[in-house]
Amino acid sequence: MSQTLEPTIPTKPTIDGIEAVWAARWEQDATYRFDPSTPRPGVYSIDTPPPTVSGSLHVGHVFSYTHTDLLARYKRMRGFEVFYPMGWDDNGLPTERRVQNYFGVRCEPSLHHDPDFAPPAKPDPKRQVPISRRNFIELCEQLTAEDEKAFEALFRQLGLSVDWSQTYQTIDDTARAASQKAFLRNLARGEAYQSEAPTLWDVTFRTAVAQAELEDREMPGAYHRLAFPYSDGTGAVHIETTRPELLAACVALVAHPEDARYQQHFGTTVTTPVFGVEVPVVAHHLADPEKGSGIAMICTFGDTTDVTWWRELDLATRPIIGWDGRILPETPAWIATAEGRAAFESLAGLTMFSARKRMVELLTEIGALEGEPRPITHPVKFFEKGDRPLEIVTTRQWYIRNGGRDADLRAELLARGDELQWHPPGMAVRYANWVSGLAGDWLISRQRFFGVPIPLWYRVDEHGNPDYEQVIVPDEAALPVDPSAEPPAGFDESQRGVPGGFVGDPDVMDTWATSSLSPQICGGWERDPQLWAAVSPMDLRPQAHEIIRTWLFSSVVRSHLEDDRLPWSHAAISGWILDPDRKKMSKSKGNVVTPVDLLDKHGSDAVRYWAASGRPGTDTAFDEGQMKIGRRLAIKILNASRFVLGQGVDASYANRPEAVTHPLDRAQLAALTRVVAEATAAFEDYNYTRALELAETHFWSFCDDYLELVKDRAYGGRGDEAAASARSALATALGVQLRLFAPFLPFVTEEVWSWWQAGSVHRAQWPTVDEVARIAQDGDPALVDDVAGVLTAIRKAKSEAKAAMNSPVAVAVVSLPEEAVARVSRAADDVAAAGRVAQLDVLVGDPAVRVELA
RNA sequence: GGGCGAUUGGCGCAGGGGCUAGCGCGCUUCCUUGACACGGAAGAGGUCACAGGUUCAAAUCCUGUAUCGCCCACCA
Repeated sequence: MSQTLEPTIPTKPTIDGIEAVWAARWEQDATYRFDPSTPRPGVYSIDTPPPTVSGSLHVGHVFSYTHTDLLARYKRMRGFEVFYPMGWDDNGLPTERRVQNYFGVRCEPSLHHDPDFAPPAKPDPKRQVPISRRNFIELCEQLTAEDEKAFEALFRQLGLSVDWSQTYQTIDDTARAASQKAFLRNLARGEAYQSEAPTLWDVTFRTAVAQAELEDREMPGAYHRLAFPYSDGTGAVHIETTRPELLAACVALVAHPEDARYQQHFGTTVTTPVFGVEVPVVAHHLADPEKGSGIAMICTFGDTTDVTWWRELDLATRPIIGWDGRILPETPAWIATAEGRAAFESLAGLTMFSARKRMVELLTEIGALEGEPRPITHPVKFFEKGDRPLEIVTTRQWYIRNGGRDADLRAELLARGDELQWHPPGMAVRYANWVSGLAGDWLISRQRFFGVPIPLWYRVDEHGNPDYEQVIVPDEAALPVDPSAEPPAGFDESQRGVPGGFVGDPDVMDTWATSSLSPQICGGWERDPQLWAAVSPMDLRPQAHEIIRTWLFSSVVRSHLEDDRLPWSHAAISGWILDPDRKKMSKSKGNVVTPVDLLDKHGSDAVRYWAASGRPGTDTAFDEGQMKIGRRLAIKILNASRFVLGQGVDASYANRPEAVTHPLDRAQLAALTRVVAEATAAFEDYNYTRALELAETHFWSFCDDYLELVKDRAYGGRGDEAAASARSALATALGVQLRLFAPFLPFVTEEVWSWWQAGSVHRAQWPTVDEVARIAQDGDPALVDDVAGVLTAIRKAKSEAKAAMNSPVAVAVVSLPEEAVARVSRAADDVAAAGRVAQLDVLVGDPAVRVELA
């Protein structure tokens, strides 16, 4: 309880600039510091999404991070010790790209660390300086540190109740060690494995790409109709292809087993035009009789269907695409004819684009191309961060089992999805759809530099070739390791790459391989047993819906494999911000508004108010109008509080049921009791939008009607007891309402709280029904509605007479149903005072009001 | 091609069988009243996308259609 009896109210209160004041104060008082000694049941733990540190935060971040903060603040006020960390996702391609451009360097993993390295004074993008991985990572950390400072400042200004002593970076030693340790555990249990297989490949980044990183884009293409002569010389079969440049990689033609047109061809062979290679005609149910001519050319590999056919039909392997996305330089052995070999030589080294043009020329010369190519638009697979179509090349890669090839594991992971509590519930189907549609295991190796290295070495045989079967594993205590810079235990650097020695795995892990461990990384897994015991499994994963298939799913996979449980019990999925044209806001569309400007212009509480209007999972229009309303609400809270506390009300008036004797005061608190019950239920259902709406609606009627009604009485116009009742009710109602608003408007509520209460409102107890009902006693909420109705009628009469609201009324005759008359009569003194009515008659009858102005 | 969701006054949203369908913005008119003009009061404004059906009763449930958005899908 407060010791303060005399509230300290600024003469001219304002919400401008209070963000900096309270952000500093909260930091100084460690208001949001997590106490790891709390037993698990008293903890509410949040697996905060680490924002990507490349560039700047946008309005969408403000939106979704506010949602999490609303829940964090609510839970904290409910008495939970809230674990609310912040991570920075600074590991990955976007950072790597920025560092290359910013400093004019490129990573060359074979180089050794240069402790005295300084980046070029003037970066030359054409001549990037090669540097070691460690030097490269140091530059990444240097560049991201600046962004992280700016991000933190913005989040503090926004009022996120993050414990800023709990931060992590996805590239820091803790994250790298956790990521490598989890991988080694997967390896030891047989969940991680390497495989030489056709892999989706980005030719720009020259790295493998996982299924989860794909996106389809509609691209122009053209059907080319090609004649394949029968091997017995009796005619030709025609296929249509959008990729004639892959003709040299053709291994078969395929049609549907029930397609009548091709029945007589199954089991025979045809000869590829130009190259003269004999290929079989085969049957497979995936061949679509409706597409093209109904018979397709299978190449190794033009698309993922080719991979399926190649695997299931046990076809030859004839790769012609290199890692650079160009036709291989060597003419392959399977092309035997002189014409064919000459043709291939004219294609060698060309990009896919040039090779297609050349191939069309070659086909035209021998008359194998029928008619003009027929333009179409079709979906083509891209790496989501890439700008050239993916190719498929055969490479050795590391995978983690995720149910993509294993029905049992898939069923277990689907069950985890059912076990998780989704907000909103409908989001569960996106998870189920994704898991059900997995086409293979999770490919985690990437041929990049800035990332967590795969923590393995391989023995080198007597011929100097790496033996990938002989894996050398580091000791867990040695993590994190960089196999391209450090030798494994028992070897020294001179044995690198020499016969009988070792080589380091040159690859890094997919960023999701690290991000999927965010609960482990921030929760102290294998690093801080007390913390891990206090926070895991976590309560809440807040995140966006488009990364259910990546971040959410991969996190479930890791936790399921490592601990046989969900990483958290709830997932709160936020929607997107849409611009006023209902399009997703994005940088490329040039419609992103800078969040700092918004916070400066409207105030953080106002921007949070807008964010709170976006219910979980619902896309929300960017609307500065909502921020203006939020600002108005914050100012109203400031002014109404100033008024209440200026009536001789102080904290000692609160919590005194014996003083609250007037029926209107009890009725008002009874109405507030209902608001508390409903707002609490809404928050428990993760519906913070509803909780705010309830508090707000009640607050406006509190201001417009109740404050007007009790003004005169609170001033002492009708004696001390009547005044004490009003003051006690006002103190109680204000204290409750400030706490109802605290999660949404943390700055203005804290400001007002500080005028008359000790401690932070954000560590105060969330209002309870019992607490308010005890003061409201036998209050009847209907009385408030009736009285407000009468007051409105009197105001309407004045408004229609174009009179001021304070103009006196000689006589007001109100007729109401019997029960309402009974209620209104009990508060007739307040009605008469608020309406400036000299004589107020309340009668039983049909609802009507007659007002005679004085 | 499969799935999910949306469609309610000019705008943004709430309501998920039964009160005159709510709220905010905007709009109109009025009021400088001793918390607030960054204010207050009172109003106008909707046959709840369309078509069928179930029901005593449909904005609400069912079926279909249209439009929009998102997720997924084997690029011939």
